[in-house]
Amino acid sequence: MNDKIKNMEDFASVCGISRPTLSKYFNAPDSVRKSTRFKIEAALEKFDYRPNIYAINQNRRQTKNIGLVVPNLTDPFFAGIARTIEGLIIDAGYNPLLLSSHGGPQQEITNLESLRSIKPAGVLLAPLGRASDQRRVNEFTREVPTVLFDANLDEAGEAFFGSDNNQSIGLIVEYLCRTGEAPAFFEMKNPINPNAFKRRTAYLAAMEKLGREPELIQVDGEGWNFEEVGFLEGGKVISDGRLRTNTLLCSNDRLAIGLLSAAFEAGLRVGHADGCDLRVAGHDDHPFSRYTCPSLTTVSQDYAAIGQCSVDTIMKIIDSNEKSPEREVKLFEGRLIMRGSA
Amino acid sequence: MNDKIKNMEDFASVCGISRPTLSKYFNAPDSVRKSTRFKIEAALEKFDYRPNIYAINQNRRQTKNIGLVVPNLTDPFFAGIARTIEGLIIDAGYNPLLLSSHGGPQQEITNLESLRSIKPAGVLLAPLGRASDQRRVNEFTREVPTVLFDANLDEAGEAFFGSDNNQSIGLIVEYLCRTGEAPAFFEMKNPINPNAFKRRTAYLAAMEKLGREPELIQVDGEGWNFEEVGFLEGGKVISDGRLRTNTLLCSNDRLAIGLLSAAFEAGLRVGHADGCDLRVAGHDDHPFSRYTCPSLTTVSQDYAAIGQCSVDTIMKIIDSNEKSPEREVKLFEGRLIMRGSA
DNA sequence: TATAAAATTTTACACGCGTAAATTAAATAT
DNA sequence: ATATTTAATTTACGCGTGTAAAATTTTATA
Repeated sequence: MNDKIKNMEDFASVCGISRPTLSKYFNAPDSVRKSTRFKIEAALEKFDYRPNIYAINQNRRQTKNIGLVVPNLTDPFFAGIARTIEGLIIDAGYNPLLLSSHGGPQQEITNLESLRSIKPAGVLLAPLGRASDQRRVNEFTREVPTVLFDANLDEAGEAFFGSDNNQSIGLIVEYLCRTGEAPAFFEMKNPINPNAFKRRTAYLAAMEKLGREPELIQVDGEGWNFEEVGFLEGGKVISDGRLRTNTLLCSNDRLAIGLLSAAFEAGLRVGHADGCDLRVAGHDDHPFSRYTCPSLTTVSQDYAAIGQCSVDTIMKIIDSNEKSPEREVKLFEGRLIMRGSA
Repeated sequence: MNDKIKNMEDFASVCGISRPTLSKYFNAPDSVRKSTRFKIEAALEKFDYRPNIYAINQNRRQTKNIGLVVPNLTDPFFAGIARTIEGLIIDAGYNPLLLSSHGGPQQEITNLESLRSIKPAGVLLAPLGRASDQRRVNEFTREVPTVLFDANLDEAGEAFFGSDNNQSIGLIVEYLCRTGEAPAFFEMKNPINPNAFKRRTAYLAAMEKLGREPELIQVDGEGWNFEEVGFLEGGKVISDGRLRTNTLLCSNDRLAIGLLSAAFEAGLRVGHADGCDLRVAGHDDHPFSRYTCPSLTTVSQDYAAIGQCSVDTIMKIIDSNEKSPEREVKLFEGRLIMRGSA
């Protein structure tokens, strides 16, 4: 009673059963006879024994770990997604391991390497995109069952789930055109994320469909400091008088947040009300977009669905224990979020 | 050459040395003779062998894992801190495990339980504060070497490092009084975080010292949705005409961000320029405070120092392998960040 | 060069668990 | 009540590493 329980052997003896039976119990409580389960659970009340997770993982054919890699945890958008997906992984009976690539391809590979040594059952990866070391990411996905989300990479992983940028950009371009001047598209010249390219293309297509003249405002700027780029370059665009329309659609909300700040400093009134100088819209429904001045009109991504689908798929792959014959791709529709800025 | 290396045994034989020597090498490359190190590193080029981390951790007296628990990763402020500290942990040769409590005391305990089964060498914990299950947190810190940061809990852990709210609030109160009307203090009635209490007290003390009449504006609101509270309750305060001064000092930047949004919607001009209706200041130098409209005057916390000190201390405890005789507490000074809002 | 001391390597054992195969017990059918 | 089937348990072995103690090699000293 007062002697320390050091391992499953010890605990089995105070339970009055054999160690392997105990092992079965911990892996599936219902796989042992009810009477022995009661014995075990009674003993668990008295002694605080927990199986050694390292010994478990060393001997299991598969760990219960699922890697979750996002490009940048400092971005509350990804932090929110990560939290959602973490919950889904736990609900599925697995153990999520969250890693952020901090916007760097080297860190992204480091994360995958670090995951490899943890021997995860599967990985959910939101890659950096253009900046990713595609060769090494591909190499990884051939060794570990991986589902991509948010940003697609050519042929990497078993599946990809993301947003239908064509639909979502179409939605907001149509809205902007219907309610005022046609929008110019504000973006970085060399965007890091493949979604940015798709949104540009989607913008051009949507404008053409509506018979409007498209206008791309492509600014300099590197990396993931979108607010800073939006602020600095947006400020230049405004002060240089380069605007030929009073409506700007930004490639993402973070650019829009910076742009709004620049517009404010320039003394411009942003919004759709009478007397406003500029309309600004974004994309993503970033957590802060509700609190910008004015609040930001944008398109929300259906991340509940994207997360659920990603988790379901990796679980299916893990359970079936086989690579799916073909790479599944599914895009989810966005929803227009109308606020004050446009 | 083409036969698979399955374990350290196999790899030792292709190296031409014994397995335990190899084990020494992986734990400290310089602890083996130079000639054998070359043999090993030559073999590492040809074969891609990596020691099994689970077997390692099962047999080591101590793992190289350091737990890092923050109250809420969705808050970019904590996401930034976490990233900084992660880097420091890696530099120290350890493996950081980042967990977020998502603002919930239950999740906080779950995180600690989950860390316990990973047998970390030490833990860096930024607790929720008032909401924390103090008894269980204390229980944990008695079993695992723990250093608290950001928010203090009574007697929990080996040390605490945070900001000197007295100094930082004193700094900004003095600035606000010197440059305009004396500030009222905008905060939540029942703040979740102990820093909020300290800031309130610091505000009262600073005002008294300057011979000004303090005014607390304490609003309703629960949880971690500070922007929402600042927006909704700040909006009420403004529309109800409850303001007796044109200067508001918010307990933290996130409240200020919400308040700025409410002020904007109410048509108030915020700033220190002529013709402005309201001055607003915050505390923390939140990553977004630079891009609010107007940009937010605030106080930055010295998180480089707090992080470094926390990591250094947990390393010292781990190395000395003994609980320090007395609980160390160190507070770092904040720096005034002057921007447009006040 | 011989010898002592120090550094390195090897031997031998331990760690705490999963799991296939063999055994035993319980449930069902006759 | 007995035979048969099924479920639960136990036996026996393996997983891939760390580490103390013993053996060996290298380096330093005389």
